[in-house]
Amino acid sequence: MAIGRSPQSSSQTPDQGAARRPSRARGIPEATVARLPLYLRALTALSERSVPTVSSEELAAAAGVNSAKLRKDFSYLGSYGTRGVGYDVEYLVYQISRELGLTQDWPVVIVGIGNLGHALANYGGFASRGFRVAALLDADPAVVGSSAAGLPVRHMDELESIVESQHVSIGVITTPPGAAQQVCDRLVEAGVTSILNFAPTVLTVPDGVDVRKVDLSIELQILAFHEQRKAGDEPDRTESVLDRAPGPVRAAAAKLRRAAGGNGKPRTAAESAKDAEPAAKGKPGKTGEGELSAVMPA
Amino acid sequence: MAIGRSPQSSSQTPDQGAARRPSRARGIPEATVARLPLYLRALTALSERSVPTVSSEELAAAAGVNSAKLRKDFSYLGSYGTRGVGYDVEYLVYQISRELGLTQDWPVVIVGIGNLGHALANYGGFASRGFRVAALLDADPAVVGSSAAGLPVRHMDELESIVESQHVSIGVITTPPGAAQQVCDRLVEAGVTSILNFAPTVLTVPDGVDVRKVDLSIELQILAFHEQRKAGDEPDRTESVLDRAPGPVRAAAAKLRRAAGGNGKPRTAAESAKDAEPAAKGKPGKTGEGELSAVMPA
DNA sequence: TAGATTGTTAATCGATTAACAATC
DNA sequence: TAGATTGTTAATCGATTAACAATC
Repeated sequence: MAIGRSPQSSSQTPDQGAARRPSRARGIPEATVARLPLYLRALTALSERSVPTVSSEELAAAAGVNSAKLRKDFSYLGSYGTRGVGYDVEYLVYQISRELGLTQDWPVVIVGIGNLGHALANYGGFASRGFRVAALLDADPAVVGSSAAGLPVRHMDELESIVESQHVSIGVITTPPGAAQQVCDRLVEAGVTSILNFAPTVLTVPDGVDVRKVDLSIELQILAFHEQRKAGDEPDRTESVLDRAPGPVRAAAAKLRRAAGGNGKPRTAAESAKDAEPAAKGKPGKTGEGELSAVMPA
Repeated sequence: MAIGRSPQSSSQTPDQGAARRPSRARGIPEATVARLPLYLRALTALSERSVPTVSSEELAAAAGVNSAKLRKDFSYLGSYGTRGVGYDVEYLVYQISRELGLTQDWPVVIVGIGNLGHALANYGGFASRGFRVAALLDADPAVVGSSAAGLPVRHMDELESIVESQHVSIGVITTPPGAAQQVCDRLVEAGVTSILNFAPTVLTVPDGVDVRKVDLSIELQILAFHEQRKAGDEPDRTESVLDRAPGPVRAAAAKLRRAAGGNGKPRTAAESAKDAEPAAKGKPGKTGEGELSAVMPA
């Protein structure tokens, strides 16, 4: 399983895609970068209410973070506040926008125009943040030619020419999981260097390409974990004595399980559900495996 | 801005919702919990290929993480491997499923059936992970009564009775941002204690309620930040000398800007784009502010 | 036994936060 | 000047990772 290309970072939570590189560009920590959009949103709201200045305490409350953290975050950008007064809202909006690169236009392609692709194409927050949908792409001839959000859905074959002619550097993948890596490869080959992946697939990309991932299933599972703890703790703790048995016993048990072809345990909900699906068990590249976008519009 | 309820955690990246509490239930770090679904997905794929055992090195590669990290993560669950051999795939699938609470059924309500709500309703990964869509809800009479993914869209008025009768503890919010807090309040009031929020809104919830957030706009902005650094570093660095000027000078400049009602800077792409939108500037609760789901099906 | 691989240690790194001097 | 609030320090906490003893 040797790899010459680095797999994308990890989950939603600790660090993501870009963390592959020195982790900070010009000394700004990843954790801070990830919060800048939050601050920007809160500041934009204040700006629209024509609020001239805001204190770190107020802004932190609006963004849902600790005020010391906010001040520390801002200190990486420079000294943009005024002691005793607070921060100038408009000025800070501009500084953060500039830091995030939002003062320029970012053409984006969306690949895979199912329900999710449609939802993203219609996403109002795109344009208002400097992002522009350069093209919608799909491999399905039944989808190509239709339109979404006023844009025509074009065929995957046009990907390379679109990326080149429109200088697209950001791609959004909303395909079924089986197609994600292949689409990713084509995007990267065409020159895209940042990818937002909605398919539940670990993408492998060359150095220099950033991948961020959005995964509904993972988010729900994390919620379920905590939810489980709330209701009376240790709910259906049907832990076998073997689970905590000394090594040799467990090893022997595992060997037996392997030989028997089963695990001697009640099946998980996931396993049970699987039978109800049309997915061919034991087939790689199967369906029904957590695809947020597997359902294409009819 | 005093608050009696805690605002949700922060961005996608550092920590999320549940991190409000002791951060670990039964000693499992949040970062580990967030990776368990990744491992589970990789293991499920191996299971379907009937692979009996897997080493930490192989599994880590498949999940896109460091193998030492994976072994450390698993050590929090117990000693489920066999030295010199690796991990029994089926056994580990079961153990992680159980740890995540996926051996039980989780009824979920989705509120806000726009494009995104539709996409989620059709999400195949729901059922295969123990999650079940208990109901689709919307406030718009034009949407209520239609169906999505074979389920009828019901009116918000039914929320409370559905949550109670079906013991729903997880709610997904895919409404426009202006409705999110209100919907959240109703969900919590009805008894929901875990919320997955797709609206670009900071939700305030009582203690004991977990909120996780998925925000396309934030993800794109983080990508843009890194993208900006790739292309020749310091691209349109139109930094005014005032930006780094000593305190008194900046303070005076800020005061002037406030008095003049402008910031004396080129406008951000966000600001420019705003004019093209129908949003009423200066109005709180405005539209066009990053709503992933503001577009309801016609 | 010899090779393989886990589980754990310990060092390192990065992020968070309270506290407060600087200064508006 | 007095009150307010930033920007920074330093302590603490949590996460990552290489290395390796334990043990299959």
